[in-house]
Amino acid sequence: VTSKDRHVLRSLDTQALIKRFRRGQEICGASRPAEYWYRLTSGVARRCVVRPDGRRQILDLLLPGDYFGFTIHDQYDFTAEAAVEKTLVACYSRKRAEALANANPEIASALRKVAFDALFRLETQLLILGRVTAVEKVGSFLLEMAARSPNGDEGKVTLPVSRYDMADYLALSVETVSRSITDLKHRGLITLSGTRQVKILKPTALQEGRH
Amino acid sequence: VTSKDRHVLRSLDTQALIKRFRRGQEICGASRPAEYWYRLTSGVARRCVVRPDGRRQILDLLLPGDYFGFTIHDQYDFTAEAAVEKTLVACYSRKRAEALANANPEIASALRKVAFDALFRLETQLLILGRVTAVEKVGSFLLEMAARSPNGDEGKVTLPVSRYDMADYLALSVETVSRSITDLKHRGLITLSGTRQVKILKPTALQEGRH
DNA sequence: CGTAGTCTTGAGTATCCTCAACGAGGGTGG
DNA sequence: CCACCCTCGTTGAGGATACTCAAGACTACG
Repeated sequence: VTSKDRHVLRSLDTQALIKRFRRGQEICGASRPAEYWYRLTSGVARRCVVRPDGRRQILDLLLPGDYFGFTIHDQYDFTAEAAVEKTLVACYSRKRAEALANANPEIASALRKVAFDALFRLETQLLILGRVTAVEKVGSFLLEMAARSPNGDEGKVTLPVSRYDMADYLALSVETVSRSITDLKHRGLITLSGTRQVKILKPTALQEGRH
Repeated sequence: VTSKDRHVLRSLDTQALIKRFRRGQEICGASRPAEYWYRLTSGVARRCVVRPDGRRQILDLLLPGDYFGFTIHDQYDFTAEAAVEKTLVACYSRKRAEALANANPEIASALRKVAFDALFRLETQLLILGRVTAVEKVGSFLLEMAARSPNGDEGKVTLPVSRYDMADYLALSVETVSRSITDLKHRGLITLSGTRQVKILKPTALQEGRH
C-alpha cells in the first residue's frame, strides 16, 4: 500500500462516520448485517471469534491505519472489539464505498491493495501459529509487533495488548505466554521495562526460537 | 462469489495462458517477480513457504475455481506447487488484469470478491490451526474439505492431498495426523475406504473433537 | 485501603514430537 | 514375470512440551 493509495482512500472520509470506543466495547458483532468497512484511526482493536469449545481466537490485531471488516457474506463472521480506551474507528458504508469504487478505478485499486494487506497480515499470523514451540510463537509475535510499530526498527516495542490477548492471538494459555517471555528474558534475547515495554536485543535468535 | 462474478471473470480468459503441471512441479516460486494472478482450473495445488527451521508450512490448499497469487509486493512471498498430476492453471497477466479492472468496474468488483474469498480460506485455516488438540485439527480439516468439495454435503469426501500435506497444512507431524485419523475411525466418527476416501458419520462430534 | 484485573510461578498430567520399524502400493528394469 | 526401489501410511516407545489447577505478587482504580 503506497502513500498514494492511502491518499486516494481518504477521499472516502468525507462520507465516513467516526466512532469512538472504550476498552472492551464492541465495534461490530458476528451475525449482524455487514454494513460497513472500517479503518482503525487510533487505538488498538482485535478481531475475534469464539470457538465451539468456548475459547476465543483472535484473528487479527488492528493497529492505526489498518482496514478491516471485509467479508463476502452479508453478515460479519467475527466480532471486533476495542482493546484500549479511546479507540477511534472510521466506518465506511459498504454500499457507498463500492459505488465510489465502481465510479473511480483509483479507489477500486487502492481498496484491492488494502484487502491484500489484510491477507498478508493473516498469512503472517498463520505462520506464527504454525511454529512448533511456544517460545518461537511468542518470539515471532514480538518481531511482528516491532515490524508493525512505527518505531519498531530500533528494537523497542510497546505491546499493544495484554498477555491474555497475546494468548488468544497465539492459541496458547496465558501461563505459557508468561513463561515464554521470562524465558526469553533470562536468555538475554529481550529486556522488559514494566510489562508492556519490550526491547529486542537479538532479533535473529528470536526468529530461531529453539534453544 | 456469485455465479455472475465467475462469469464476469471469464472475460479475462481470452487473455489467459493455460499451463499444465505434473505432480510436485512448481507453478510459481518465492522471490520471483509477481507477474501473474492464477486460477486453478483442475487438479490440486498447495501454496507454501519454508520456515527458518526448515519445515514447510502450507498456507492454502487450492481446489478448482480458487484464485491465488495475490500479493502487495513485487515478488511472490510463497511457492505454489501442483499436488497431483495433470493440474491445470489459468495464468492472468497482473498488469493486463489490472488494466481491465480499471476499465471495467464489474471486473474490479468480481476481483475484490475472489480476494475476499482467499481471505476467508485463510481465516478458516487459522481457526483450525488455533484448535488445541490434534484430533480437533484433523476433524476440522475433514469438515472443511467436505464443505469445499462439490459433493461434500453427503459426508463423503475424497482427500485431495497426502498425509504429509495434511501435516504441513495443520502444522502437525505425519505420525500425529495418522494417529488422529485412526482415533476418529475407532470412535466411529468417520469411516475410510482406502486412505483417501472418507465418510463423515458424525459431523457435530467431529467439530467438538475432544473425547 | 480494598477490590478487581493482570501477571507470574509452581506442580502434575495429558499431549505431541522424535526416532524407529514395518507393511502396502506403484513404478521401473532386468 | 518378478525383484527392487521409492513413497506413502501406520504403529510403538520414550522424552520434551504445553495445559490445567492452584496460589501468590503486582497494578490500577474507585
